[in-house]
Amino acid sequence: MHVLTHQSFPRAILHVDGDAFFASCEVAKNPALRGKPVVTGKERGIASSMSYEAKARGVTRAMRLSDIRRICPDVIILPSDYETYSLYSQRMYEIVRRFTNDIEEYSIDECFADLTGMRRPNNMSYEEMATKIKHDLDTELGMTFSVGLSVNKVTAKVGSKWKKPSGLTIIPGYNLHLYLSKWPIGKIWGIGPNTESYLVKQGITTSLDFAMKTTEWVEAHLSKPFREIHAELNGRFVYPLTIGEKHDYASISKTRTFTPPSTDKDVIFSQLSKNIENACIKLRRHHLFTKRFTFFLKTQDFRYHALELKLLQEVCVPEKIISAVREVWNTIYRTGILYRATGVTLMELSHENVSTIDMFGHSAVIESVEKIHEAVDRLSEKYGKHSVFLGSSFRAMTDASHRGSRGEETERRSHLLKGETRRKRIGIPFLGKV
DNA sequence: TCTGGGGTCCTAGGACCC
DNA sequence: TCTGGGGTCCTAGGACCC
Repeated sequence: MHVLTHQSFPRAILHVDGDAFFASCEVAKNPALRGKPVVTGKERGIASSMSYEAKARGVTRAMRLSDIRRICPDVIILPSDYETYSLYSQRMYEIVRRFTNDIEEYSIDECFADLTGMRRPNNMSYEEMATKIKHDLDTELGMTFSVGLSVNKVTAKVGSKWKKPSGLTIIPGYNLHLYLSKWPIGKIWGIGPNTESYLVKQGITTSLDFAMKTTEWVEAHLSKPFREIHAELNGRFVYPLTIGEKHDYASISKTRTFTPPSTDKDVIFSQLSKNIENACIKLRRHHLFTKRFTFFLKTQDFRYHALELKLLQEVCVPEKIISAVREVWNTIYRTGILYRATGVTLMELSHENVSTIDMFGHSAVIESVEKIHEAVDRLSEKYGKHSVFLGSSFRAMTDASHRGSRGEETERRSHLLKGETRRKRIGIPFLGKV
């Protein structure tokens, strides 16, 4: 007996991808930049996005800014401006939403849309819709987009990547094999370097090679995500769209690399403390609580030493987390080892503080600590981010040689400290046990 | 790709229970 | 006391994405 778990007629799934999105937003914001090599990521010291003019000059992702200036002296390097990028992102979603409400806001520069069933309401063919969406995006936002239209998310992504920049590729189910035969398996969404090299060893080099394998073979050799990709490459609709705004997090993490790497226990601890503080700020911004977390120290040779801990109670402030880390610190930290980064991930996030009041009044203590942090969040809004921080993060906030790398922000800050908009720096003494 | 930061999902294997 | 079988929960870690 067959059970229909999804519509059996072909879907019309659209994938929209902004070309060199961050750099393009900068150009849209400042038309004087048009036609010039533009790179974003100044604050990180490496390129995070580059215009096609910059790409043509040999600039690649994650390239160091010093190298970029050498190969492209007239480059314009800008700091990331996520507020602006988010605004353009919202406008992108809104334009696509004119044609259907079934939109997945996949990332800041990408979205999926399910156009199935929208031909009559829009009085257009799917091809006309895709063409009109691309046209409206390009003209209204002042940058180009690459668009793919096919029968599911995986193949729609092949379409949007097929011709970049400013491509529009329609891959109907009956033509799928023509595209897949020319598409290396490693370029398929969800096939990473590991799986790619495994498949190539099995003699599978094109996406069509993989699609042609039997379900039995895939079941026997690969895990669930790859079985799903295999089904989509055969034209089936497996991955549903996640409709609506992305609000709820499964986890929140903060990681920071510091330069130079250090063996100093206090330096490393305060780096971690700062990450925990920042993660909790984000937690509170989303009105969330955490009950479990992992933290790690990353060594200079890129090894991770991690530990997962459970809290007795949901919290939205860093003190309990930091004191829990302090208790187990010696099982993780080794003297004499060079560390380059620390990080924390908060998990088991919930919207309310569901824990019951315990007999020892700990909840009352936590509530008063939360009140302090509420006030701190307000101060931060008023005087700027990170103007107030925990005593345990002090080294990380003040020790210039260990601040999150790159001299440029340090420079900017020192100007601020001298100038009129002087920021108040208030250390809160560590509230847990020392 | 000599390596930045923020996420999600899946699996294997151990602990524990009946 | 040993043995067999089966289920669930948890955790570490892998793999992948933008």
